[in-house]
Amino acid sequence: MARTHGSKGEETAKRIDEVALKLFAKKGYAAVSMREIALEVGVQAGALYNHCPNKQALLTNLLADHMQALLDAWGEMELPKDPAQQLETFVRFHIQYHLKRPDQVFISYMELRNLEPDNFKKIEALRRQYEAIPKNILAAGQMAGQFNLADTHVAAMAILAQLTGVTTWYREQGRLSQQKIEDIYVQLVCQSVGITLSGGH
Amino acid sequence: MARTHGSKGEETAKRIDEVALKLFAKKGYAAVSMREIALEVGVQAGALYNHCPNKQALLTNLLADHMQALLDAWGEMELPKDPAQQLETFVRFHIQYHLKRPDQVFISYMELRNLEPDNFKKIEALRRQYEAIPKNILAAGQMAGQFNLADTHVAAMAILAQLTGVTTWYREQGRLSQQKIEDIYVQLVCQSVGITLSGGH
DNA sequence: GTCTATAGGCTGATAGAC
DNA sequence: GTCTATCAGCCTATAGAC
Repeated sequence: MARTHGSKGEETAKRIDEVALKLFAKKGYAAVSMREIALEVGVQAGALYNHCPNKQALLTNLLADHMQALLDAWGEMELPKDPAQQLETFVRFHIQYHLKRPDQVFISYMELRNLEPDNFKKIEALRRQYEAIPKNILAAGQMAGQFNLADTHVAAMAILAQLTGVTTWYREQGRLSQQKIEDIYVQLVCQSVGITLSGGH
Repeated sequence: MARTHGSKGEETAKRIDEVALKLFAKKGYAAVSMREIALEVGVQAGALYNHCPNKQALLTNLLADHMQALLDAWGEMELPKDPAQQLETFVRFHIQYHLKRPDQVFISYMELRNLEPDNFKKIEALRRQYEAIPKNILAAGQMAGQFNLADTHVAAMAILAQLTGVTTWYREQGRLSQQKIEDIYVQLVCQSVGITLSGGH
């Protein structure tokens, strides 16, 4: 009884998520109607409710899946021992991951306020877990006397904002390759925490 | 014939802008109805159209007014000659101005996509004017050999994102005073561009 | 300038046939 | 699982009385 293909329903469920993500990112959750999603998926509006209980669940799942995948992806990274190198690893990871998923990133920052309280709490907890990553790296570097920071919490928030901001202006056809952008940010971030790129080679 | 008070209409027009700003910031443009604005202003929905042609104009004017006021405020600053000092002036100015007007800042970043194309172009032009300020400071510092930046454009965007990000986590009752936060950011930014705070005094 | 009333259309979500 | 049809309510914007 091996199923070699997904059923029609599984296919539809997947397409609904894809379309919802795309439209929420483009127009905003509140500005997108279930009918519009259905049209783009290629089904009637009523059929959507075979795959999700309501519009709010659609958004919540998109955000939760994104945040969980982000945390999992970081979890699979091999981490160097040196805090300065950890910081560089994080900078490159964050830029790479976020530039590959601009829509997910966008809704993660823009649509939080459209979550009902319980759903918001859930996503917020995942977000704080992710924020803890740079925070811990900075704290370690500061403890080791390698960094020069007045406040590691503020520095972590500043670095995150800085890195995530790349998604607002990056264009694939732009002046700078992604690799080059990473390099520029690694320098900026390393300088900002009070170390310089390891010279001597 | 001196009018000592504004007419009732002027008062209403002002309140409409205030209420629209507050609600757009809180719930998002698409999620706020004209009826909701009218209710909070204390008039019937139809009366709003005596003061603005439509909902879109309400948003456009709020954004344009904010951006213009921001540019004007910077224009009134006295600017030191030294690029490093200019940068510090800008950091403090940006944080101060933005923390005083969280709602305006919020809609300026969140609601751009809800602007119709012509309105978007208008606001975007103002935004680029503002972005030119840190860009020019960084270019001057780099030319003078005072800064150590791989790319002044990217650095300017990074610094702006970093500074504006303060509005997402700052709380008046929080651990850090605004003054202290400014100090932390001045250090972070000065380090990131490759200078250290001028010592020796 | 504000009111009431309304036009014309869209909304999220459900019911029941197939 | 998808369809058609529909409910009940909301939306922006306008018309005309005062």
